[in-house]
Formats: sequence, structure tokens, C-alpha cells
Amino acid sequence: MTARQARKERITQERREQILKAALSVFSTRGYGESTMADVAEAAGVGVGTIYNYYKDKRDLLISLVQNLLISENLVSILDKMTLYSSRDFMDLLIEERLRFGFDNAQTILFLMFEIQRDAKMRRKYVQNVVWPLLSRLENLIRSQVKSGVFRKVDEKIIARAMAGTIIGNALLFRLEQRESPLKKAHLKDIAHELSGLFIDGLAGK
Amino acid sequence: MTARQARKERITQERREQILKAALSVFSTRGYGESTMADVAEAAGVGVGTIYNYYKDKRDLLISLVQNLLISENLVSILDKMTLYSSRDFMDLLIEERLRFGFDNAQTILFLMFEIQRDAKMRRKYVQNVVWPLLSRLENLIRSQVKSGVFRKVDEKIIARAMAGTIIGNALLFRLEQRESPLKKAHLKDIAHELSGLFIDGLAGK
Amino acid sequence: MTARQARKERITQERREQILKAALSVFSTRGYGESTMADVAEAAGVGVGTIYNYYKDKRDLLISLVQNLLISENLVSILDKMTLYSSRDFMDLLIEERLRFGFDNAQTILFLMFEIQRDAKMRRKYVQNVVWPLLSRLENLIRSQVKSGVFRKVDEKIIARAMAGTIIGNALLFRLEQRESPLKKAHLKDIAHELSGLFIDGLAGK
Amino acid sequence: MTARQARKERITQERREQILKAALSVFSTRGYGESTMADVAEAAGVGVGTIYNYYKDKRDLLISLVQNLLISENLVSILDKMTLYSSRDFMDLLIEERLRFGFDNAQTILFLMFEIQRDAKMRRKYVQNVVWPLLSRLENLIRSQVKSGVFRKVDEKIIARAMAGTIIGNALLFRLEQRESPLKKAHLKDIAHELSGLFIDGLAGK
DNA sequence: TATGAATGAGGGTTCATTCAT
DNA sequence: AATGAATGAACCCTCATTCAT
Repeated sequence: MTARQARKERITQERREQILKAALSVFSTRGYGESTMADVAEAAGVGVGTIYNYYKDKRDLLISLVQNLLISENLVSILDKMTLYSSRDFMDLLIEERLRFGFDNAQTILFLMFEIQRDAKMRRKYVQNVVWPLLSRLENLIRSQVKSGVFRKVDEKIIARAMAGTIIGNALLFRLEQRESPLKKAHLKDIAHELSGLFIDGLAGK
Repeated sequence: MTARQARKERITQERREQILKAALSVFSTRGYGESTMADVAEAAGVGVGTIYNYYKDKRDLLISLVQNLLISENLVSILDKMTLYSSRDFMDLLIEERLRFGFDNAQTILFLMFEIQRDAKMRRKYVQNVVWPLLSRLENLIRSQVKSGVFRKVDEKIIARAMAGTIIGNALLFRLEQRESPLKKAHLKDIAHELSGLFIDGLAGK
Repeated sequence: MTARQARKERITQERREQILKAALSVFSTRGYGESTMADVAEAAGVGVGTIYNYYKDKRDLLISLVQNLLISENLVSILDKMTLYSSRDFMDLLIEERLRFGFDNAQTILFLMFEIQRDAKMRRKYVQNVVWPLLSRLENLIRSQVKSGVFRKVDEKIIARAMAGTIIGNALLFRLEQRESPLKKAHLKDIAHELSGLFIDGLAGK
Repeated sequence: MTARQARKERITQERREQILKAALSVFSTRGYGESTMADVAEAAGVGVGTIYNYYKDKRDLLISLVQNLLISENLVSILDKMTLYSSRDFMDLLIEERLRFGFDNAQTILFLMFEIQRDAKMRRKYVQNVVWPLLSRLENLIRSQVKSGVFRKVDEKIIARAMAGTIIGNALLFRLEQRESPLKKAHLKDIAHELSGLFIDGLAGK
């Protein structure tokens, strides 16, 4: 009986996610206001009415998207590793990984950022649940590097945001330029290295 | 006769801009798909029908927004000054100015980036008319600094995008965090200084 | 002074007619409901506002069209000649003339008939001012021919309507078939002769 | 399963017809351009949106009207009987039947003729699918009567159109005159007899 | 008097949501 | 639970009409 219920529960959860993923994909592509429930239904491979068995209405899809933080659930775990190592090599790897994620999801990031910042409630929730956990980990890392003398004395809040912002901004720029960009995804490693060089050594000659 | 026509022409231009500004404001706030022509009309202080005397349809408003490059027309002129001076003080000023612009217009930037990257034609036009002119100026500046030994040898294309991306990303992060951000617009000067320090000297201790 | 006024009056009349002719042409082509005042204005070669200096509104154009009986003003005069002659040759000529008129104006006739029969007031006015004068002349002619023994004893009301109806029906059929019709306008004379043969001798063999 | 689908199919067909009938009625009364989808919906007893589940747009309703030939589907079957009998009595009956149909549907005929002749594609389709089948049957009938000596030698194409045109024209005239017409529907039999007399014997005395 | 830009009521159409199956 | 036909509110857009020039 409990097993029965659990199974049902699980199926329900899967269906919810299936629909939510479809919604994220559709919304990111067409924009929330220009997406139709029929679009989402088709993308999810279900009937229109079915969506309403799992979500109250269209807006509920959007809100659930943010609350489920589909795209960032693995962000934190990655950043957690940062506290362990922090060699230049690892920095390269980390930047590369984040750049790749940004390049691949720029459209979704753009969509989510736009929708989130428009709605005060969603914004606050997102900032508290996603942005700050990430930034504070980054700040901690920087602070510890400063303390250990690896980094010079800097404002870790500003620098953390600068570094995160650089990744975000580059991803969006790349999304705008697309194929015409001189930066190719094939050379992500080189780009990441150049960036880590910028972060660590700056531009100053000698 | 010609004076008469010229006057009419001018009024028409003014009206077009008045409507376009309203559209940018409304679209940026609510998103294109969720904005109504009534919203735009009200914001522009004209009747709904009047808009259609100046723009074919709603989409034409969006396209015209991008083509008129309303928000970036003064970008280039500012960057042009960069070629003249390039002291650390000037870099501070430039970054501060760009950050302020980004902070003030993050919502609009977000909206435009999202809409532009969705449409292949608009994207290409925007990249060619706005993004590249800006980036190439920045690249030139970096290249000349490298040549004169002020900067060490770096890939100017990557670094130019990193710097521009940093500004964009910071503005968007700031828009997300808003009042809760530890970065206050009141201290833009300090932030800019910290950033220019990052760009020039990097993070490395001593 | 009176001459002055007369001139003005005449110009006004001309302008009214110019607009009315344009309206008839446009309405006949697109249908009343699908025609716009801009269409009419363009066809008349005047500004939109100008129309309103001569007609109260769009509907007024339609009503005036019917009241002016633009297309039938010369009908009566033609029929009047019928009382004078009535040879077989003249019947040929009359039918030919009416057929030609019908063929040329089928579109307009169709439009007017449709609009007129829809509106009780217009319908009554049209019937009294156009249809009956025409039909009664035709009836009189038939009656006199019966009296003089040229025609056998027939119900002149039915026959008058049959003859008028034949012309109308043929014109409309021709308009439907257009180029694909085996009846060519080039052979109107032959067609008219065949019809007069039908009317006078019927189809019965020998 | 197949039964299920068949049922659904049938209901869909019924709904399509229900809407189409309503559209024909509304359009015939108010004219296409002045009819609203709300009018049609109300006449059909469905919601406005429902119409769009069955027809692409308003124009599709009009086109479907013509293609479905709602009003003339039974025309051909009637004319087919003509080839069997052709006594004077039968001619009376046939004319009476056609006149009655014309009198009853004059408004619709007028509407359809006007709309059809306006659109080249619809016109050609209508001519080929409705007008010509009818006319050619009539022509055949006349030709055979000529051959058998019942009719004298006439051009069957012209006479066929004359006869059909007479019916159409009379119906439209009747619609115009309405109650004021001296021709009453109550005496259709007499009218038909007079017309058949005209067709067969003509007007000539003795 | 002639004009056409401004206007908003109204109409075609879409689409989120409901509900009977 | 899944579905999609039915619905009407809401939106884009047109166009008759007005009015300042």
C-alpha cells in the first residue's frame, strides 16, 4: 500500500518534472508571454489539459521553474569543490566549466534573469536561494586566499561579483555573437586560461 | 512649402521617437509578449490607433527599437575618448561610467538581449551595428596598450569580451540583487577602482 | 452675386457626383461592408475628410446612391421610345441595348440589388422610383400590343416581369461565366435576335 | 476504437454544417462584410471561439459556403428528371418548382452571386461545379427537343441561359418588390403556366 | 473648403482555462 | 488520470469619424 503510494508519488513527480522541463525549454525560446500552453503540452508530449493536473495555471509553471532552480541545482556542488583546491590549473578548469555551462544555457539564463528580476517575490527568493549561496561561497574562497596571501588584499564582495559577472556577461555576449564570434567553443580551454590569467595577474606588463 | 514639409517631417520624427521610447520602457518592464498596445499608447500619451500611423504593427515597434539603437547611440562616442587617454584614473572613470549606465539600464539591456538573440535577423543587425563597433574599439585600445608595453601580451579579442562582459554581468547581477546587494550605487567610484585594479594588476599577492 | 452662388452650387453638385460615382464603383467592387472611406476617397481623388463635407457618413453614401439612381436615369427615356415603334427590328435593338447595359453593369446591378433589398426603406423607394415606372411602361406596351392583336392575350404583369427578369438574369449569368461563357459580347446582336425570337414565337416547332 | 473515431468524425461534420448554415443565413441577411463572427456564433448556437475550431477564419467560412454548394445540391437531381418527361404539364411543374426555390432563396442567391463573381477563384469553381452542370443538362434537353421536332431550331446555349436567367431574374425582381409585387407566391402555378406559355408559344397572336 | 493625423469603438482572432468523456 | 473541444475574455488591428490647420 505504501509502496503503491510511493510509486504513484514518484510517477507524479516525474510527470511534473517532464512538464517543467518542457516549459523551461519553450519559455526560453519564445519568451513567457509568447509561449502558449499548447506549445508546452506538445513539447512535454502530453495533452493540454494534463498540464492543469499538475500546475494551477501558466504562471504557476513560471514560478515553479524558478523555485525548482532546475538549471542551478548542480552549481553549488561544483563550487563546493572550489574550497578544496585552488591551484591555477583548477581555476582554469572551473572557469572553463562555468563558461561552457553559460555558453550552452545563455538563452535560458537570459530568460530566467529577465523574468526573475521583473517579479519582486520571485527575485527575492531566487537571490536568497541561488545567488547568495553561490556568491558567499565565492567570497569565502577569495577571503581565504587573501588571508593566506595568495591573493592581495581586495574587497571579496566586489571581486566575487566581478568574477561571476564576467562569466555571465561572456556567455551572453557569446550568445549574441554566436557563430560570428571570434571566440569558439572549441577553444574554451584557451579562453579560460586567458581569463584566469587576467584574474590572477591582471593586464599590467611585467 | 519646403518649410511646411520640413516642420511636418520633424513632428513626425518626434512622434515616432516618443512612441518608440514608450515602447522600450513598457517592453522592458513587462516583456514584449505581455505588453499590450494599450500599455504603449498610454505610456506614449497617444491613442492606440495613433501608433499604427507610425508603425506597421507591434513587432515593427520591436524591430525599430533595435534598429534605432536608442540606448547605445552614445556608447561609441564615449569609447572613442578611450583612445585618447588611458591613465589608471581614466580607466576608473570609464568603468564607473559604464557601470552606472549598466546599473541604470539593466532591465532594458536584459530585455533587448533576450529579444535580439531570439531573432536571427535582428541579432545579426545588432551585432554588426552595435556590438562589433564597440568591441573593435576596445580591442584596438588593448592592442595599442600591448604594443606600447603598458599591457602584457594578451589576446585582445578575449580580453575585450571579458571586460565588456564583466560590465554587463555586474549590471545584471546588481539588477538581481537590487537593494539587497552589498554593492551600492553610491560607491560606484570604489567599485570601479577595485575593478580597474583587478583588470590591471590581477589578484595575485605582491 | 446670384451668378456667383449658382457657380458655387454647380461646383458643389459636381463634387457630390464625383464622390458618388467613386463610391458606386468601390462599393460594387468590394461590397459595401468591405469598402473603406479611404478607398472611396482615393477613387474620387479627394481627401478622406472632404467626403464628409458632402455626405453625412458612409451609409449616407449608400442611400444617396440609390436615390440618385445613377445607373437608371436613362432607362426610362429609352423605354419611352418603345411606345413609338415596336417592330421586330426595334425589339432586337432594345433587347440588345438592355443586354449590353446589363452585361456592362452586372456587378453594379448585383451590388445594388443586394443592398437595396436588405433595407426596407431603400427597397420601397427604389421599387417606387425605378422598378415600377419601368415595369408599368413595359406593361402598357404589352397591353397595347395585346389590344392591337400583335400579341396574343397574356397577363401583361407576368410577362413584363418575365422579360425584365430575363435581361437581368442573363446579365448576371454572364457576369458569373465571364470569359468562359459561350455567349460573347461580340455577338450581342445574335443573342438579342434569338431572345426576341423566343419572346415572340416561342420554342414550339412549326 | 473505429466506432469511437467514426462517432467523433460524424459529430465534427455535423458541427461544421451547423456553423456553415448559420454563416450562410447571417451573411445572406447582413452581407459578408457587415456580418460579425459573433453574429454567426449566436446563429449557430456556439461560442465565438468554437467557430475557429472548424474554420480557419471568416473568409474560410465564405469559401466553404461556395464549395459545399449547400443550396444547389438538389438542383441537379431535379433537372435530371427533365430528361425523362417533357410534357407541357411537366414544364409547368418544373418552372413552378424553380420559381418557388428562387422566390424563397432570392436573398441567398443574391448574396452568393455577388460574393462569387467578386473572387476569381471562387467564381471559376462555382461555374464549373454548379452553373455548367445545370446549364449543360438544360442544353441537352433543348437540343433533344429540337432534334425530335418538338422545338424549332434554336441555339440551345442561348435559350438555356435565357430560361435559367428568366427564373433567376424573376426571383430577384420578386425579392425587390416583395409584398408590393402583383405576383403572389400563392399563384405560382399560374405564373409558371404563363411562363411556360411564353417559352413554348411566344407572344405572337394566333 | 480641403485635408489627413488622431482617435477609440468595434471586430477578427488567439489562447488560457474548464469540463465532459 | 488524460484528453481536447468549447468557451469568452482580452488583445491586435482597422477604420469611420472628427477636428485642427
